[in-house]
Amino acid sequence: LPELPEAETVRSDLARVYQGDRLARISVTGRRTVRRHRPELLRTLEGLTLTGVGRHGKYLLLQWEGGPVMVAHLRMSGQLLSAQAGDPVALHTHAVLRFAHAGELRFVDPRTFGELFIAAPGPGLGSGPAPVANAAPGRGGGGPNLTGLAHLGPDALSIGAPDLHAALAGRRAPLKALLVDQRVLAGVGNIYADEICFEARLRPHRAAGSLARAEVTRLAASTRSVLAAAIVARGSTLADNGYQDLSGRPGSFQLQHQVYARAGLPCGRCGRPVQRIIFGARRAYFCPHCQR
DNA sequence: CGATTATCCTGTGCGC
DNA sequence: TGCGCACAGGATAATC
Repeated sequence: LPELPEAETVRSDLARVYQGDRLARISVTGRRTVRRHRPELLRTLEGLTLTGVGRHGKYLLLQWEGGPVMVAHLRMSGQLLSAQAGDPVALHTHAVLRFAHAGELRFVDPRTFGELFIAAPGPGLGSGPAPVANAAPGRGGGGPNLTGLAHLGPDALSIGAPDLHAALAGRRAPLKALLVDQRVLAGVGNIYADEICFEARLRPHRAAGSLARAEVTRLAASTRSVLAAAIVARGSTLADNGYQDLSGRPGSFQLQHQVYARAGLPCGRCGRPVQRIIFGARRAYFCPHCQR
């Protein structure tokens, strides 16, 4: 579920509630949730204070006193929920972080695609600055200098036209396929790729390398503005309530969706029906009249 | 490189 | 009501 706007909403909630507090105890019960290393490794964070919460693309970066970073990715069905000790434990709760003062942070994930892991500084110069909330633009397109995240492209929220042009130039793949490729651009998934293409008035199946300069500039601007608007609305919560914020509340950006899951409904710009096409293994929604 | 398919899982909603 | 099936916001690997 969570794409960049949902991850960013959870990021700011986490910082507000837990930053500055000390981790008293962490327990991991899910077998698959911590799968990149021994689950016990997470216990080395016990006693440390949460100094900041960053994000790159859809990845959340919990930064602890002394440098360690715990990475969380919610994948399809993960949720990070605040709770008080003693509150009923939801089905599919795989990890619980108990803080000294702010209560518990619980990782709940029915499909178990999500994961938690501790990241070390990646190959390269190491010991660089701690990751910040949003990657700086124009930094050569890389992800954070952390193991497991180095393959990520630049964060979509601050993508600039030059970086986007570099990423799309010469590529014959469909535009949408590259927008959702985290190595190209980090943070965009199925919902926002369609909304961004609509806003930029570009067809999702256009060959990425065929975009004119002006179109790439428009696409970069649309990427930033759609994601920013979705963050203001605290993300998109679809019919199954799969996404909720830290407090269990839904987002509202789904009310502003222009094309996603709106096959046959009138395009808000021209009134003609939105079309759905099959696109690889997934669907894409677009307006054949407004998008070229 | 690009396209296609499969895989990891559970829950929901639909048609019959 | 109940059952079986398709499908779901993601990421990754394998194959052609």
